[in-house]
Order: sequence, then structure tokens, then C-alpha cells
Amino acid sequence: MEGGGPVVMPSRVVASRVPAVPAVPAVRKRGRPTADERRAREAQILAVALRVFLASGFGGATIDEVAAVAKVTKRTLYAYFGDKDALFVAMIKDLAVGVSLDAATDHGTLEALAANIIVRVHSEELVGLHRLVIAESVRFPELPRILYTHGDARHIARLAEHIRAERGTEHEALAEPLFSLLLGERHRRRLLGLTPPPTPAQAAEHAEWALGVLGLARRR
Amino acid sequence: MEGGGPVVMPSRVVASRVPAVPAVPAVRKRGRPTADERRAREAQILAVALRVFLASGFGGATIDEVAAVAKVTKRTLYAYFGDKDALFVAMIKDLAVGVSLDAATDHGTLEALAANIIVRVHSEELVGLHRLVIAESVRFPELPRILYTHGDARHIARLAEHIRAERGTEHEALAEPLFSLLLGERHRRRLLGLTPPPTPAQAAEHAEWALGVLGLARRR
DNA sequence: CTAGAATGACACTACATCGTCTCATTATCG
DNA sequence: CGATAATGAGACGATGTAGTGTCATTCTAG
Repeated sequence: MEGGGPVVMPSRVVASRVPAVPAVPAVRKRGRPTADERRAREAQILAVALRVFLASGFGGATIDEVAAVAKVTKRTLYAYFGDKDALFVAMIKDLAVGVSLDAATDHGTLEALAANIIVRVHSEELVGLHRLVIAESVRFPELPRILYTHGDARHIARLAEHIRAERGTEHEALAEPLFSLLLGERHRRRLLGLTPPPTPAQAAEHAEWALGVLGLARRR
Repeated sequence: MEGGGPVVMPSRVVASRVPAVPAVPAVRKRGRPTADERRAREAQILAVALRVFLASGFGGATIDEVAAVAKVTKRTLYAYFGDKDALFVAMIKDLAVGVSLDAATDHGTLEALAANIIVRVHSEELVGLHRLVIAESVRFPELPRILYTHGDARHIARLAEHIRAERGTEHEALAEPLFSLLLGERHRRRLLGLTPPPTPAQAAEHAEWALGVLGLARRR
């Protein structure tokens, strides 16, 4: 547990929903920008790139579209990120870090954590990210590890912490199978686009069930 | 070597990253083929397409490479399958059916079946197929359902049959969570290319463990 | 206030690749 | 034994897109 993690600039506005990016000031002015403007523009490009890549995949997405939606010219985009590959990698890394930060903000019982994890891993954002990384794992072999380290691994670690604190050290090893049970077939179907994400109520119910199956139900 | 005639540099050397093309009878003869030859050629194209698509993904794979490796001309390939999309869909469907047939040939105890399933779902072929379908699920929305129906769904159904026959009807509902536990985090990591497939011994051991966790160990 | 950094606008090059077309050739089928 | 279907060979057109060059313009930095 790297307790004091690196200070990450919260420049990225977590695009909770994909539909639109109206939160962008659409400032298309010329001339040399201030340092703040530059950071904002970079974050904006990354957010738009996420949307476009999620919608069309790496191959289907075009730089022109990213530039157009982000309200910058290709010239600027290339000045910031070099090329399409670098933009893609930067976008994935940025998002993975954001996911990691999100995951670090939970508190509560093991039951609540479990339900929370179920909801999170089924979210449009994480599922889409997973699909993208799987699809391009041949071209970008470093991305799967980044995603896993910041995603599943953190979830499992947090489950382990709670199990140890609330159920005893001897059950800590159940964190990983618990995670598998929490996701279950539903998540596999979700990755394939066959099932919608569960409601919070469904997630809570499933979490209770999974904890019961593994002998981790409250009060023992 | 190329002393006399005009040295024509091949505009692009087909980068066959495709591993070991199966002994393809390089019989590249002209003329009208017999019905058997036609069927064989079609199967050959599908087999080659699988390897090429697995190696490069849908976007990365080129028709030229498929045609070259399959030892047919693009002309023939298009005559058989119409276009790249149709070839891709035909290839996936063909493979899914094959997978389904494989899954129908198991017999033995629940323990053996479980271990067998673990090995199978971690195989290069199925993992690659999964990646392809996930990657192109936006472009080809019908493929995920085909894959799931012929893959996971059959595995779960077979587990349910064995549970009912060997453990009693009351435990049949555990087939799905059992499947999730059998795959576990290892399969998620495998999909991301982070872990090699398990050995048969590891699979058997993990199967025993999973059955035990769910109270499905032999002789309850 | 000045220098020059950064950008918009956008034409333009380079290149890959899908899918078609032409022609000669071969073998099957009626 | 023709008529013709099917193929090999490979050029070719059409299309899309990554990435660059150029020039004027705007505005920060110092």
C-alpha cells in the first residue's frame, strides 16, 4: 500500500456520462494560452478522446473527429500528444488513474463496499475502458497491466482490508474469490453487451448473497 | 537473382505475423473446382481468417493477407464471402459452432468436467475469440450472443446437469456461481493477456477448491 | 513594449487498403 | 466435346485518414 500516493492534479473532469461534453467552454481563441488554459485544453482533449474512442474503438476513431469535437485543430492536438497512439495511451492512463482515485474514496461496511464495487465495475465507463484495452492489448501491451493494477487489484485489496478488519485475518484470502463471485456471469455478459448494469438494489442483494456463500456474512 | 528484368519492389510485403499456417495444400490450381474442392477451400479460408484476425484484430487484419496466406486470390475470396464484414461474421459463427460441438463431448464426474471447463475457457482459441468479439461488439452486435450461447451458456448448462445428477436437484442453481468461481480472476487476467493458461493440474486443483467452497465437494 | 510562442485554418502529401475489373487459363458438367 | 463456371494473376480506382506545412493572427511572458 503506497500510502502517500503521488499528488495528481485533479485537472481531469471525470466524465461520468458519455453522451455530451457541453461542460467544455468551447473557447476557440487563438494566440498563446496561459498555463491554466493549456492544462484545461489538455484535459478537454483527453475527455473528448475518451468519448470518441469508446464510441468507435481505436481503429474506428479518427483524429479529425477528436479535434473537431474538442474544438481544437489537429495541429494543436498533435502538438500536445504527438500521434494517435500516444493520445490513446495518455487517455487510458489518465482514466485508469481517475478510476483508481475514485476507488480510494469508499468507506463503510464490507457489505456496502461489495455492493459499491459491483455497481462500479458494471459502469459504462469501466466496461468501455475494459473493452478498449482488451481490443488493443496486442498493439498496446502495457495498458492491460495498468488497467488491472488500478482497477481489479485495488478492489481486491480493499476487500481484503475490510475482511481482515471486520471478519478476521484468517479470511483475507477470500477477497479474490469474493471479487469473482461479486462480478459473476453478469459482468461477463455485460462486457459482451448482453446485459444492462445492475441496479443498486440488485447489487446490494447480490453482494449479500456472495458474502453468505463464502461464509463472510455479518455476525460470525 | 534479379539481374535482368525490371526489379519490381513489392509495394508491401505481407507481414504474416500469423503463426504456423496449418499444412495448406498449396495446390493453387486454376479452373473450375469440384464440389469437394470448393468446400475444402471455403474451410481453408475460414481457418486462415481465424488466425489472421486473431493475430491482428479485425481492423488490423487485411484481406490481402488472408488471401495470401490462404493461397487464394482476393477475387476468389470475395466470390465466397462478399466482403470483409461477412468473412468476419462467417468465421466467428463457424468457430462458435465448433466450440459448441467440442463442449458436447465431455463425460465424467463433476470434478473432471469442472477442470475440463477451466482448461477450455483459458485456451488460446477461446480467449482470442472472446477478445475479438468484445472488441467488435459495437460493429457486430449479434456476435456476442452467438458466442455466449455456444460457450458459457453451454458450460453452465452442463455443470447444472452434472450437479443435478451427482449432487441433487437442490444444488442446481449453483451452476452459474460455480462457473464464475472456476474462471475467477485468473480468467480476467488471461483476457487481458496478463497470465498464461493454467496447467491441467492447476485446473484440477482449482476445480476441487471451487467445489468445496460452494459445498459441492464429493460425497456431501 | 517587444519577441515569439501557440494557435486557427486548411490545403496537402503520403499511404494503406477495400473492393472491382480485365484477361487468360483450366477443368467440370451437360 | 464444347460451353461455361471458376479461378489465378495482378493492376486499378476509390476512399479514408494519419500526419505535416504554411501563414496569418492573437496573446502571454518578461
